[in-house]
Amino acid sequence: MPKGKQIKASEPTLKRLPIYLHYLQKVVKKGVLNISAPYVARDLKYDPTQVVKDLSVTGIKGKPRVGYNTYELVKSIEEFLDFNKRNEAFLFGAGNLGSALISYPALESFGIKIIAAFDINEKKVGEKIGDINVLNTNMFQELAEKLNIKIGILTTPAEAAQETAELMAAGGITGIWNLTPVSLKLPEGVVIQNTSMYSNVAVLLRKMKESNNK
Amino acid sequence: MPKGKQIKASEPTLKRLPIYLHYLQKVVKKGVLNISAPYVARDLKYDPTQVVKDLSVTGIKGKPRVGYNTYELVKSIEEFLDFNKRNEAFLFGAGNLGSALISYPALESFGIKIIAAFDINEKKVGEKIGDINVLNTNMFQELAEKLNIKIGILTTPAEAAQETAELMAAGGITGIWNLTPVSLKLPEGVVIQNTSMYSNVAVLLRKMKESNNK
DNA sequence: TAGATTGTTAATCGATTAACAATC
DNA sequence: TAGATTGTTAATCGATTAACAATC
Repeated sequence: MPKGKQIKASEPTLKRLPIYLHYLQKVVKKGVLNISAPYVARDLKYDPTQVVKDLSVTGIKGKPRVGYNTYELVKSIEEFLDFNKRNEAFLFGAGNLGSALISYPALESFGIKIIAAFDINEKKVGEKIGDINVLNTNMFQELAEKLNIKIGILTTPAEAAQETAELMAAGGITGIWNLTPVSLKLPEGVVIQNTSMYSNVAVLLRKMKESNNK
Repeated sequence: MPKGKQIKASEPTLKRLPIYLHYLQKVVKKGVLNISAPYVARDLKYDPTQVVKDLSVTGIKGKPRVGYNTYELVKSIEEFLDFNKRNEAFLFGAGNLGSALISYPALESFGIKIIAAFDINEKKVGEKIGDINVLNTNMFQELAEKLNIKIGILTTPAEAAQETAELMAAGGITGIWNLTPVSLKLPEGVVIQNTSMYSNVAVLLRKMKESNNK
């Protein structure tokens, strides 16, 4: 497998790209054919230069005075992020947050296709959320071997997180999107992406305090 | 109101503090009395110096060779972040994600107390989620005047986000935790904290790709 | 006392922002 | 052509990491 021109994008850039993408998908729907970096910057409250730099990592070429072709730009970001691929995933913990992720149609446009959900709660097992079946967690091992899924989404209660993560790793999951506030301990080779929603609460409260002090 | 010694914490630090907090709350529960920065760093996979620096912004004092008193440390972080206050909030959009936030007990330990939820879906209005009532969105204005709530949590579908945000601002909400992928346009003075969960998908996929290329 | 850890100051690293030439 | 915008290189800014003295 050739490495090709794997352009490096910084993590901040990587996190902004899906935001551009969502914004631009709406722009495309409106029928806008071209868009310039300064225009995007105004709407998204970013620095214009930053927009140019961020977009350039995807390989898109713009035209001075005109900007970028919106459709090409969307394609370019999607390809760069692998969002055009069907990245199949298992979800663990079919509670409210898990259900929200399953039900949210946008997740698919962000490259993730949930194949099945697992839960240990007998009341939930057998249910259908959208068109995703909730299976008993003890069936994971068997399905893992058959389906060769690499991505796992962890939305269990905090208490079950570590244990579930170990199960996931044992079943061949190599990338975990961890939406619990638990710091997981796993063997090397498993990529863990922690998403602490509550970190944002801290920032919000602080910003509000600061804007009051002025 | 005196500004006092409002110590500045960088946004990265601010985002890490709730992670320390959750971790340390568990440590306290285990009955551990003291903990050192290097120990925390090992568990959370941070740099030891960074832990020392992060914790110091809260005003905590540690002892060389001993570390910090775990209980004091938890208190110190909570106070610094205002998580010990009851920061009351309204939630807009009682779908799966909204329900998840309402039901998740940890939100309260992160300083946010949801008082009521609003939705326009007649099926949801009148429901109770936990002990939170789901009210019709058109009742917000009236309650806003009575209760003087400043924080709004936005979990509506993307299509309704802008419109709802405007309503919130008009009703006196000055801080919005925006969990939709929409870039909100509001008058100055309203603090907006965007939480794009999907940004993390981009980072996860990229990290997995990189670890495969090795 | 010896030595690990705190706490602070300095060095490094990386991301953002500014400057500017190229170009449509 | 004129001028706005791209794309790239340089400067700045800020966060992380390293170094080290103080101390329990």
